[in-house]
Order: sequence, then structure tokens, then C-alpha cells
Amino acid sequence: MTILDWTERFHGTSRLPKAVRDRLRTAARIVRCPKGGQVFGPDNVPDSLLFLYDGRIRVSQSSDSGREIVLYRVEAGESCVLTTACMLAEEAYNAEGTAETDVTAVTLPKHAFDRLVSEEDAFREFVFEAYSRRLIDLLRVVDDVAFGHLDIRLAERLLVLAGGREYIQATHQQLASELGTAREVVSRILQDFQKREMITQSRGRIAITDKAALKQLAQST
Amino acid sequence: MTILDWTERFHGTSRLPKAVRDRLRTAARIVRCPKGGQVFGPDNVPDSLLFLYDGRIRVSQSSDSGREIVLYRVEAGESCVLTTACMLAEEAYNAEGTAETDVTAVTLPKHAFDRLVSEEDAFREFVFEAYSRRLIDLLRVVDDVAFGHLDIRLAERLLVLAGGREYIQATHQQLASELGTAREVVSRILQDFQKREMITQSRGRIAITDKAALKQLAQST
DNA sequence: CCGACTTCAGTGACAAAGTCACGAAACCGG
DNA sequence: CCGGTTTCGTGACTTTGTCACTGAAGTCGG
Repeated sequence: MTILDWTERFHGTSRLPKAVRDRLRTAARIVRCPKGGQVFGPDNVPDSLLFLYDGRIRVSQSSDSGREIVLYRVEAGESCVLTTACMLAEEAYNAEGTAETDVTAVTLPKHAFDRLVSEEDAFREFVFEAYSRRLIDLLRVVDDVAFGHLDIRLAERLLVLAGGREYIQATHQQLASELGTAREVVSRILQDFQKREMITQSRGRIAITDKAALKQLAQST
Repeated sequence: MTILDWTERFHGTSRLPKAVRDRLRTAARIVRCPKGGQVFGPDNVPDSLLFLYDGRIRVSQSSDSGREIVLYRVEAGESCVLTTACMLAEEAYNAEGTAETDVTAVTLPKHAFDRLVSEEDAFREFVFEAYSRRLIDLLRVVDDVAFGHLDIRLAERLLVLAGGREYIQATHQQLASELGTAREVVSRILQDFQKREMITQSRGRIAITDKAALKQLAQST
């Protein structure tokens, strides 16, 4: 599969027109990152824009005390604007991107990015929409952390992580890192869920036995 | 003072070049908002970009349960990109902007904004930098709320709000809204500060008596 | 100045969440 | 099967959030 094919398919998913595709084809470079690898982070500051072609990146922020919280996820066809932000701001930040699957991305040098933004309306729309979505995502995180109740947030997250399936492969620590809380707290709440027969637990795995009840809990404002 | 003067001075503060200034002069419109008014909010969704010429806007988010948290402040010469984000995303959001002083702003219709972004490098830089700064601001808020300790955050905020002065004109409720917590919690912590002789309190007013101690507390990671 | 009214702050009891220290159980490689 | 590692459970304690109520400090009309 050539770079051309990649950018073709990438543009297919993000619905960018041919003109943009042509520009990207000449300027873009392909980078890969194995599952579990750090795509970007405090040590690993990127100098290019990042467009995700395949895979999923988890963007999280960690505290000095070792706790962690997931900010959002970047899916295939999306751009990771946080890298841009940090690039431009040149400020210290402690957010990092982790490859949740094997990841293939298209990187675009700043000058090429500038040209595309100025010359291609569709690309510009795409970029601004990406920024907007992330801002909204972060607003949601702030709202959850500042005002949300943990049992509800955990129920929500279990349902999201399960997707269609009826189980989740994750440790209590991983769930705590999703929500920005401590493992013990997750353990307590999960035990409560178990007592109420909404889930059953085994090591590193949670089975949802009463999805309806979980949903009801998750939606109880 | 004419629109031209306003845009002149606005561009002066934000260091935009003449070409941008000319464009703005033709497309921009001046809006005002009295102190305490809502510049934007769930009910009051703007359809234009907002550039703050004079005054200060407090952007905060409120919960269903009546609590509130300040996300950041927009100072003169800055742009409020959150309005843009919400405009583009067309999603429900519960952030609102309140005029902390009498406010004068320049609004720019979307089409004019698009042209400027595509044709003027300096303006594009300005806009992207604004987005980046807000993203970073929100990262900081998330970090504080998720991992920070309230006494430290309150000490920080007291120092910031005091600026150079040795007192702060604010109720406990207002301070609680700054930090996204409850009034009672602020009252408790302030009483502690008072016992430790870092502040003295009177109704709606807090005097800092030991700035050094407050600073030390604020910096104790 | 007085009394009614509003706003602001203090308090105690309790619930929810975070921290710490420790131990038990499940898994893994040899 | 054994020793080491990871994951989970638990109790004690601290911090933070919630609720209901009290009193104190300002405001305003008369």
C-alpha cells in the first residue's frame, strides 16, 4: 500500500476533496506507532500536525501524584489538535497520547498545513471543526470531574467501553485512570454494582449482567 | 471614537498588521455589554466571532445542581474562541460568558472571518494561537479540579484576584464559583487561613495579612 | 432611628470521595 | 509446585460535598 493509497483512504474517511488530497499526497509523511506506544507526550513533542489514518489514540493527562485521567480519544479520520496547540503555545503541558491499537498516521509539516488552511476551504473547515470538537470534549470532562457523581460516571464509562459486547476487559486501575480517580474508589463502586447484580467481576474483566439497570443509572442526571 | 479608531486600537493591542486592520474595518461591527451582562450563553448563541476590544469577560460553566466553575477569562485584545467552537459544533453546551466590566467587542461575521483566515497569515496565526491558549487553559482546569487540593487552589486564587492589592472584594460564594466547589467548603478553608493568620475577613471582603505564607501554600505543589 | 427584609457567613451532622497501609487472591514463568 | 508479580479487597482516616438551620451584617422605607 503506497502513501497515495493511504491518503486516498484517509481522505475518503474525512471527506476531503481532491485538491486537498493532492496537496497532502506531496507533503504528507506516514508514521506508525505500535499498540501501547506513546504517540506524543512531554518528552516527545511533535513538530508536525497529526492526522490519524488507522487505529485509536487515547489522550490523557497525569498528575504529579500518579493519578491519570482520559481527556478524549482520537479515532481514524480525525486530527489530533492538541499536539498543534502545544506546538504553538510552547508551554509546559502534561498531556500524552497513547496508541490504544497499532496506529498509522499522516503527519503534515507546519508550512504545508498553513498552505492547506489558507488555500482549501474544506480543509480549513475540517481543522476548525476538529478544534471545536476537542474544546467541547474538554468542557464535558470539566463538567464531569467538577460536578459529576462517580457511580454515574463509571456506569456510563462501562457502557461506552463495552460497546456492543457484554463484557469489558479492563482492570480497576485502568477504569480509575479513565475517570481520574483512585483504584480503591472504583473497586468500591464496582462491588456495589455487583451487589445490585448489574455486573459480575473476574480478574481484569467485568461482565455486564443487567445493561438496562446500568443505563438507567448512567442517565440519572 | 469611530469604528476605525476602535479597530486601530484593537489591532494595536493584538499586533495585527495593516492589511488585516483594513479588512476588519470594513467587516467588523461594534457591540457593547454592560458590566454583569451575559455576553454569550446557552440562550444567547452568537453567530459571529468575538474579539474583545475593552473590558474583561469571565467564561464559566454551571451544573444542573447550581454549582459553577470559572474556565478562563478573556482580556482586551483577545478573541473568545469558545463561541466559535460552539457555533461550529452546534452542540448543547452550558458555558457562558459574563461581562466582568463594561465590555466593548468587535464582532466578525463568519464569511469575513473565513476570508481573513485564508488571506492573512498573521490573522491565522492569531486565531490558532487563541485556540491553543484556550485548550491549554482548559487542560489546566481539568488538572486542578481532578488532582488539585482545594486549600492550595484557593490560596492561588486569592493571590491572583488580589493582584497587587492587599485585599479582595468577593463573597465566599463567588470564590466557590471560581473553583467549582461549595460555599461551605470555602468558608471552612478561609477560617483555617484566618486561624493561621494569613488573612482577616469581613463581610464580602478578605484582607491578606501574610502574603508570603499564602504564596508558600499556593506553591506547595 | 427602627423594624422588616435580604444577603452573607458559621455550624453540625452526615454522605461521597481520596489516601494510606496492608493482606489475600489470581496469574505467570520456570 | 514455587516464588514473584499483578490485581483486588478492606479498614481507618482525611478531605470534600450536601443539607438544614442559625445568626450576623447590610439595606431600605418610613
